[in-house]
Amino acid sequence: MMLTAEPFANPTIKDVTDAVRQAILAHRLQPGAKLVEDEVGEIFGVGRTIVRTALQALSHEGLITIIRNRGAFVADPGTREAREVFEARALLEPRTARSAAERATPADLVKLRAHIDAEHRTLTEGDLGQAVYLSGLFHIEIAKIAAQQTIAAMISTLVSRSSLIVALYWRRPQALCESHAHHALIDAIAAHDGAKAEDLMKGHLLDLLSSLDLRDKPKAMGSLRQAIQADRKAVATP
Amino acid sequence: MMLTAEPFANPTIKDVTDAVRQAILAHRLQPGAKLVEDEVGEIFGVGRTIVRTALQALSHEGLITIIRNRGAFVADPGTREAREVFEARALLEPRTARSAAERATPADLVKLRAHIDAEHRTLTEGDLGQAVYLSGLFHIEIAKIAAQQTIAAMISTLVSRSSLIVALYWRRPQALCESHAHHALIDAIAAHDGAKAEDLMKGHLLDLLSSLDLRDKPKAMGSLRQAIQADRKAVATP
DNA sequence: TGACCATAAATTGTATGCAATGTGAATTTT
DNA sequence: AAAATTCACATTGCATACAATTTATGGTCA
Repeated sequence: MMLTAEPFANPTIKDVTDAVRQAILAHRLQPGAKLVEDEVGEIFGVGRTIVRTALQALSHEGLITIIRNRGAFVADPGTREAREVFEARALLEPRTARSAAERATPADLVKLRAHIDAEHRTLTEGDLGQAVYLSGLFHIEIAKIAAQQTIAAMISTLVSRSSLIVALYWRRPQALCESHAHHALIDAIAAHDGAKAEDLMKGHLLDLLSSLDLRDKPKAMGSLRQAIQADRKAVATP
Repeated sequence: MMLTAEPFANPTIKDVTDAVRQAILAHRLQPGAKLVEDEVGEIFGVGRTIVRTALQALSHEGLITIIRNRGAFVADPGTREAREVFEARALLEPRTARSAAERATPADLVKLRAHIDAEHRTLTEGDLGQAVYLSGLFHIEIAKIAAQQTIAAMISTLVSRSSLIVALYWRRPQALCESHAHHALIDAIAAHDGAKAEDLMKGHLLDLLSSLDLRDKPKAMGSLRQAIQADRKAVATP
């Protein structure tokens, strides 16, 4: 299953939650993958109680789907949900970017630039999953700068879910589209140009959405994928 | 503690979650009140496991604050959080009202009018807590009509939190301000006038916000209230 | 009296056992 | 052989026991 390489001394619920979330966001766990409580617990050296709590938390973030008596699965959003997530982001993020531009301190800008550098680095290293993850963090960082914890929290879960959506519906061909947009955003924020930041963010989200292939119905694939995985597992562990 | 009068046959997690949420939204549980796991469990006739899960769910909705090793308390939002919640609603709800106006079916309108009737009824009966609760449901209903589950879910938690905020910061004098706004909204929706619905909702939220007394710092009252309650309990149950 | 400390009671954190449910394989029936 | 049935195994749901922590109590000393 491979969630993380290094073990924890005395893992808290937060440790487990963060590690599993990380694994999902970096696409090391595919949508639809099953998370067996005992397995996860053994990885971290904790009982099922802690695992259970962590999985519940992730289900509230929309990253995991828990089905009664069946277990927890990495969420597998359909095209409908994908569109909804980006609609919600379109309502929240542009204005938040404006606020961020109006309030950003020099320290904030340093942090943003550091983010974009890391993003660029992993991208050239070819670690696409990690790049997507960092790209998401960039948006979350902007929300934090806006000093609206409530909105930031909502954006945070939306960005996380977007990561799953990208994993499922990303259209390969155009590789590097992010960097430009993020750079431009930083410039607008640095210039405290709220209106421009708002516009850029709006456009950026539209670009992102249009870079997805949301034609209807890779829908049944959810259960199909499970079937395939179950087969692979049966073969892999004799 | 009095959460609900009628017992359940075999209470599920959802039953417990809903009952406690209801009690909070109807102001039968004050902000800051402690929810002891055993007590709640005994009320419903379930073990602590189910209660614990329910409380965690409510904490993810922002209705309950869980402090490690201390327990679960009804959330006690400060003025800062109050403002944030209404900022978030201002971003989400107006456009959602527009969508609702554009898509509303006759059946939707019937449901909305039924809501407003119930609201009006309980208000004349003097049950203020219930009226506040129904008033919140009205907003959630609109979000559902807009057919955006993701946004509707976010609005739902924001409305719930608003109920707590109203309980804490509501400025008495002006009793009936809601009805007008809700009626006007229904009319705009019935006329499929999206722009008007959006405007009305925007104004309605501003009205709501300005009807609160958010002057800084009834903040320390949280722990004080606890102290008082602890005293009352010690006296009440010898 | 009031602050301080020790001890007891209450409450939460976690693991685990047992029952209930679902899953897959083997077996029978058509 | 395909479909249906049965049965064994794996996994989750829940209550509960025990440990860790906090809270309340009572007493001591200034």
